[in-house]
Amino acid sequence: MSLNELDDEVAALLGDADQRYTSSRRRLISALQAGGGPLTITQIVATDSSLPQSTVYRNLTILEEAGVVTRIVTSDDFARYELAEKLTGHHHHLICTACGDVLDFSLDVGIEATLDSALAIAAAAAGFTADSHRLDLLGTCRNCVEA
Amino acid sequence: MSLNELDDEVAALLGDADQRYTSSRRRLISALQAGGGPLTITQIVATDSSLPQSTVYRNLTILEEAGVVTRIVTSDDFARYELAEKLTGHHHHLICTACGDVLDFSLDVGIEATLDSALAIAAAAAGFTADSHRLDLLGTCRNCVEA
DNA sequence: TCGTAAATGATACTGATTCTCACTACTGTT
DNA sequence: AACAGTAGTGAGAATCAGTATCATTTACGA
Ligand SMILES: [Mn+2]
Ligand SMILES: [Mn+2]
Ligand SMILES: [Zn+2]
Ligand SMILES: [Zn+2]
Repeated sequence: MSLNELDDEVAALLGDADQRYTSSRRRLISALQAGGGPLTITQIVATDSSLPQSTVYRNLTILEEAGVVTRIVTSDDFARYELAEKLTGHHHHLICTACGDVLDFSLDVGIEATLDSALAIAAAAAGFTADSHRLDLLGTCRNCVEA
Repeated sequence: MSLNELDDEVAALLGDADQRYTSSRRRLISALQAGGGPLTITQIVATDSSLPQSTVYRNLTILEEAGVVTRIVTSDDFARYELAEKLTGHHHHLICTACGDVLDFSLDVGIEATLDSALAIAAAAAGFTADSHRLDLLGTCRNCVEA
């Protein structure tokens, strides 16, 4: 998705949620796009210091409700945000248990299909209505292995 | 794993970590065993009100370091704990986004094997050293669908 | 039994996140 | 262009799950 297409899609999603696409929100989207992976609030503010922390928190919540971003919870104390899969495509995360960093990766569509049908069976057996799956790999990133 | 075997295994793991298997810790293990799925601190204290909150927090941290329990992070504000996979076997979680409850489920070993090899390839491509994977299904539990 | 170290639990503290509210910016109307 | 009404902003206060403290109690080994 190009920058302009992304912008249009975000504008449409915010419109559907009766929210404006303000300049703070544009800067947030821009920071997330540039980050290339889930970012903490601290990382976002470091990327664009014109964004006050309270505005970042508030707008990320609004963007999440509008389906524009996704909140990622790992095991450290900081939430992370990334552009929603609707905008970037379905993918998964490599979570470094040493430094907390999160990297994206994707699986072959065949594997995803196999997985989805196995999950559908498991969900049905438990009377659970599944919306999505979340698959993370926990371990140590390249930087932390070298260090 | 029977209750006695569980007890022996927990004792061994705590011993390896130079920790005692005290009565508070026995009560915690018992509550987690009875819970049958990941429990919040509130749920644990509700199950066994003789356990003070500070003791629960401290001992869950110690039990986690000893490899006896696992801390589960979902999307709500409460951490959950369950017996480690070493004791219960590898499995996954159905996470209800309405009420926050977490249920266990397992996948066919064939699917797990397929998944593991796909994940190994993805990890290698990113220079990531993987320890384990975490696969959750997000959706609505039976109770919340009916309600 | 005694000395030492570990565990306990009531309480105070920390810090990421959320809330508040006076102020500013936007949008549509006359 | 001025105005009214509404949405967004941002500095600071409040919240609260989780952690640290420390005086007291308990357990282990000599
Ligand atoms: Mn997937
Ligand atoms: Mn489980
Ligand atoms: Zn790392
Ligand atoms: Zn539920």
